[in-house]
Amino acid sequence: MIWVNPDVVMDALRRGGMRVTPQRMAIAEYMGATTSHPSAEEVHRAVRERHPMVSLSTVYKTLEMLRDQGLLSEIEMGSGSRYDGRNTTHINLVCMECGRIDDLEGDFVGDLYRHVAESSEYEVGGCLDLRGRCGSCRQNAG
Amino acid sequence: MIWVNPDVVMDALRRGGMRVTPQRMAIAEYMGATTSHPSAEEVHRAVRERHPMVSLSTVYKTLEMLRDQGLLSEIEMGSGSRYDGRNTTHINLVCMECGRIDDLEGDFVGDLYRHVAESSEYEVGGCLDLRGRCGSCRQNAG
DNA sequence: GAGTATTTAGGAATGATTCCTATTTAATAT
DNA sequence: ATATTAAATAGGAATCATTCCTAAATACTC
Repeated sequence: MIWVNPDVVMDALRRGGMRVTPQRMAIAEYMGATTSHPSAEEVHRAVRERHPMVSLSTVYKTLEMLRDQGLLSEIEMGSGSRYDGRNTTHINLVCMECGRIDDLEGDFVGDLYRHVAESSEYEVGGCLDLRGRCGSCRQNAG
Repeated sequence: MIWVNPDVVMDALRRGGMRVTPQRMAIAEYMGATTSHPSAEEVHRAVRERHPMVSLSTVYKTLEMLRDQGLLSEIEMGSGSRYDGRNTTHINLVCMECGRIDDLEGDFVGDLYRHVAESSEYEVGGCLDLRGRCGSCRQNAG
């Protein structure tokens, strides 16, 4: 599995004429290290443990910038966006009940992308979200 | 293509011990007639033309209720939710640039659902969203 | 090391959605 | 039909994630 890589982020910043700041690198490092799908607030909390000076608005802007660079993807949920540092083609299974998100890889994702490219004018860019109910919510509620 | 059907909505309401109100039926009828993916605000505007008494909060609550009954689905976007009256398995192609949403049907959607059922513990319930860039945005921006 | 354009921190503003509650009304029984 | 009553509605206030604003800080260039 491939995740956001701080070196790649640094390259992308330099190539785009943007500045490499400690805040940006701290956020990129965190997103490269976590396997969860944190909200901006959660990224802020985590990054602050080591870099207490980072503000929430910087977190938002940095995550937006990384998304625009194609280095991570944003999963939009009613309760707020979640961010995904994973870089491979995969499905985000989103539990409508508890908000949990699981990744699912497989050849069929690539197949689906190919079908979309053939049968529509869309260029696939963002992530693929499928809403449902996770295993534990199914057990708890029947 | 099958869309939200007012008769089905009426049945679902009665079966669930809920009341059949003009507001609910007006909203259900509109969602059954439109092929677009309107926001709550747009539903409100449209429904008001014929039923001026309907409030925005009622629109929100009714759409939520219809979604919980599985009669329509909610597409969550950063700029607010959009509602989809379509009732078949399909992909929502969401343009990240202009917000346009197109439906795409095909056997591969069913294949994907089957793969998810086999390789995860999730029960597929909501809709399948794929973000990308639509044809006209591709042309305009290169 | 100085100059400069970019970035940041912090808080205010925004806007979609939810919450609140007095009033209205759909369904039921009389 | 009418009375009864629990559910639903209208309208506006409250909430909360996100964006916007601006003075101060700072990464890069020379």
